[in-house]
Formats: sequence, structure tokens, C-alpha cells
Amino acid sequence: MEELDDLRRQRLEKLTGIRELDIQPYAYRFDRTHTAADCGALHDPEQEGQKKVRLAGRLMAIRRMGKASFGHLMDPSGRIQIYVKSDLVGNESYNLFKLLDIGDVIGVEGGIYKTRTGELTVFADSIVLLAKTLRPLPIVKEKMEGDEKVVFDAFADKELRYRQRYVDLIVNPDVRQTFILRSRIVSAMRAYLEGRGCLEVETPVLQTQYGGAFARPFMTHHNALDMPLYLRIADELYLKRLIVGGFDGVFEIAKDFRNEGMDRDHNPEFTMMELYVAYQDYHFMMDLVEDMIRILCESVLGKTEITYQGSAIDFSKPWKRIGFFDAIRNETGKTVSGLDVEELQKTAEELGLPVELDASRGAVLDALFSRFVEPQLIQPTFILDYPIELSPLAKKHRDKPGVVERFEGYIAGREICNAFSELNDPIDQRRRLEEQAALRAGGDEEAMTIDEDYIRALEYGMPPTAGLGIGVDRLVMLLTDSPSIRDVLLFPHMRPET
RNA sequence: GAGGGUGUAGCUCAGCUGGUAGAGCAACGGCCUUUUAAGCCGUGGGUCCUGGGUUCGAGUCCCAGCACCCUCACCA
Repeated sequence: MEELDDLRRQRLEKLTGIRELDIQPYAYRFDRTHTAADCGALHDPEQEGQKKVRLAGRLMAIRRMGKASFGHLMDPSGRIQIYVKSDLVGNESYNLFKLLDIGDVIGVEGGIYKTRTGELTVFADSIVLLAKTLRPLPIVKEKMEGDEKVVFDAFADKELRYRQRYVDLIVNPDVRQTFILRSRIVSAMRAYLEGRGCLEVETPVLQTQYGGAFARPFMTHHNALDMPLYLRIADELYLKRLIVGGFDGVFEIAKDFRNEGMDRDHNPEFTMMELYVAYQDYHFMMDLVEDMIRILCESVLGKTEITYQGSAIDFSKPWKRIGFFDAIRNETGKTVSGLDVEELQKTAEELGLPVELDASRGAVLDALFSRFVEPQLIQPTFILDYPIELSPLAKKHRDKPGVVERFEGYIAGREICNAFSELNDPIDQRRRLEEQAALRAGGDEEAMTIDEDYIRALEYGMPPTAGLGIGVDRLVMLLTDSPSIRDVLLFPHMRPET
């Protein structure tokens, strides 16, 4: 901050100078007629300068040459050169222009020309200041080499970019593009689900009892009732109550909160889409995921083949479908489906995967899968039929013992969705949650608790239901070729500035 | 949580086995009414992340801490 003082002081002096010109440096309104991108089509070589436009945006480059100057104006559509000539704008405006800095928000009115070097340019008839900047913007320069845009001195410090996303968005257009795509992806998802007759709902973020996933929650306190509250870790149990209530299809796109570590794939708050459809099972849901993601790609990206971090990924074909135990056998050569805990632990050791002595059957299976199978799942793949220990809210498989009707979708080695035929037998549900409660009593902080009201709801009868959760951030990462979840969150979680 | 990396001007970065802190852009001043990554000439600008230590002397070496990045672990 101290180092900035000199640059700030200079700008404050300019601000005073502008006020002395009797100009309000923070305007109230400016009505635009066009954007920078519109100007190309408006330019008429037969009638140079006849087309007039009013543009607003940030001044991103200034080249002053006495009584005439060039600059670049940037608005959300792009950049365009402006030419400010003393004769044209008058002395007063030109004096104002001399007090402007890179980053200032201005409005320009003028005719569209092409200069003799062929660059589209607005010759300013007038120029108004809309907002004076007091801090210097990182100066990013660019040059076209053929079709390639070469960028010089890009604003690259990741920490600053995340902490001051407003600056990042100003100077890095691809960041802006990522978040435009994110918005379109979510809109397309919403449109798809509504198109299939599902109802978008909102359920509580603040909960007296959390559930629906394995995770530690954030806690808070409600003063009026003087009681602890938890921020939700999943929407699941509330949404299924709505299926009990008679809605045939409900979905929610919202933040969940998990009190866990942060890395490339995890942020403490993240966006989840959860969907529940009555009278359907997980086979229905697999078809829906395949269809929905293909349609999202088509409508948002205009193609079904994408590249993620160098891997070509094809959404035009049906996803691979492999059983959980088959996938482990394929990758390790070991058949583990019938093994008990000790045998499993021995197998893991043989495969060079160290496991803790007290690791449960489910934990070892999960570890084997994460280590040997998950990284191999580059093309869209559904892994089906998970061990029952890992899925207390999923329905037992109709044929296979010991597993539930559950699938997870993997793309580029990363889990993208999770779904099951929902458990609607209240007695079985109670038994499974009691097992969770026992694990919890044994010290597993992420095990679930018994939600009596949820079981009561099931006792009123929930139709057979297919449920799905999609990690929206991860889907956006995939479709925008972003390597880190932080690149698809406008304001990723950071430690406080010191 | 473990290991590795980074931290120097507003931005992007140099800075050798320790010897008075550098460049480009930006800023400031001057000249310039069609320039373009940046017109030409000149000037200013630093808590070298923080705190200790070693040394005659530390941006540089040592210790501790902080932040960010990467890998792994944990984690849907």
C-alpha cells in the first residue's frame, strides 16, 4: 500500500485537476448506442466517419502525441482504437483527456473510420469521464502476429488474480469467457431439467441436522433459538422429502459446504446440482446424464468432442459402463468381490497400497478403487454397483448381493456425478443409518447420523426414485478446460490477507 | 498433513561462489495533430514477504514464520 502512494497521489492530483476543469469525475449515466464489436459491421469505406456511435468502457492504452492522441477503449465485447484530436473534441475535452489514466472508465462519441494502417477507429467528437481510477491497472499489451495474439506482461500472479478477481477480469479476457460459459452451462442445465418436467426448488442451507453425504460440516449458531446449526453438506434428504410429498421430479442447483481440505478439485463451498425423479431407477439416470451432458456440450460449446488438459474427450458416444468390482479386477488383476476385511487388506498390501490396520472393508475397497481405477477413467465412464458399505442411502441391487444400485460418472480421471436408485424402504434405511451411527460412535467423524424426520417421511411412502448429484464446478472445469476449481470460481476461498 | 517450488518497482522479470538494487512496460517532465506491444528525449520510483542469526558487510548464506503454486496424502 505504501509503495502505491506515489502513483495514487499522482492520480489524486489529476482528480483535483479534473474537478478544477468543472468536470464531475464520477458520472451518473451514459447511454451507449453500440459496443466495440458492433463497429466493424458499421464501418462503411464509402462514407468514412458517417456512422456515429456512443461507446463506453475502460481506457486500456494511451499514445499521446501533442494535440492528437490514440488510445484503446475496452468494453465487454472487445477493444477498439479511439482517436482523440484537439480540433475535434475541443480544448476542454482535450485537457480532460490529458488527465486520464489507463483504466479510467470513459464514454466516447464519434464516427467510425479506418486509419491508414487499416485499424478500425472511433474518431472522438466528444469524450466524457465516467469514473476515475485511483490505482494503476496491470498493463497488458498484445499484438497480432498473423492470427496469433501475442500477449506481453500478462497479469499472471495467481494469488493476486484470485484475491483481486475484479482486476483479473478486466485484464484477462479468457477469465471473463470462462465465467460466461459457466453461466451458460448452468442455464442450459436448468433448461434441460425444466424441459423434462422437473421443478426447481430451494431447500434449507441452515440445518439442525446435516446429512446426505460423508463429510464434516461447518457449524454456526442461531442466537434467537440459542442452538447450533450446520451448513448443509448435501441437499439430498430434503429433496427426497419432496418426492414423498408428491413432486415427481425436483432439482436444486446450489452451494454445499464441506469442512475439508482444499486443492485443485475441492473448495469449501461448491455448487451441486441434485435431481430426483420418481418412478425411475439408476438406469434411467445414466441415460439422462449421458443425454444431458451431450446436449450441454452442443448448446454451450457447439460440439461434443472437447479437449481437457490435452486429453480428447468424446461425448457423442455412449459412456462406458463397468461394474465397480470388474473395474478393480481389470486394473489390478485381483478379484476382490468376495473378500472379507482381512483378505482385502492383504490384497491391498500385495498391490503396494498401504492401508491402516483398522480400515473397514468399505475403506479398503474405496482406496483400491481411487488408486488403481479412478486415474484411468479418462473417457466418460459409469462405474456401477458399489459396495453397500459405501452407500447408506442407496437401494440394494435387485440381483447382486452386497452391492447397491449406484453409479458414479468419471471423466478425465475425476468424479463428475453420483447417482442411485434411492433407498425407499424405511426399515432398511433405519438399519443402514444405525450402522452409520455405530461407525460414528467409533470415531468416524464423517459417518452419517440418524435423521428421524427423514425416516418418518419414508414411512409415509416414497415412490421408487432415481437420484443424481452433479458437481457443477467440476463439470465447468471440464467444459472450459480449466485445470483448477479455482479457475471456475469467481472468488475462490483464500486465507485472509496478512 | 508431507515433500518440492516461488515471493525483488504498479505489472512482467533479471540480479553469478556475499561487496552501494537492475531492465522493459506503466508513472512523471519536455517535444510532437494518423500512432499502435512501446512515437522521440529525459526523470523519479524499492520494508528485496516477515522476524531472528552468521558476517566488517546479506536480495544472496543459516533458522523460524507467513502467503501462493505444484506433487502426494486426506477428502466426493
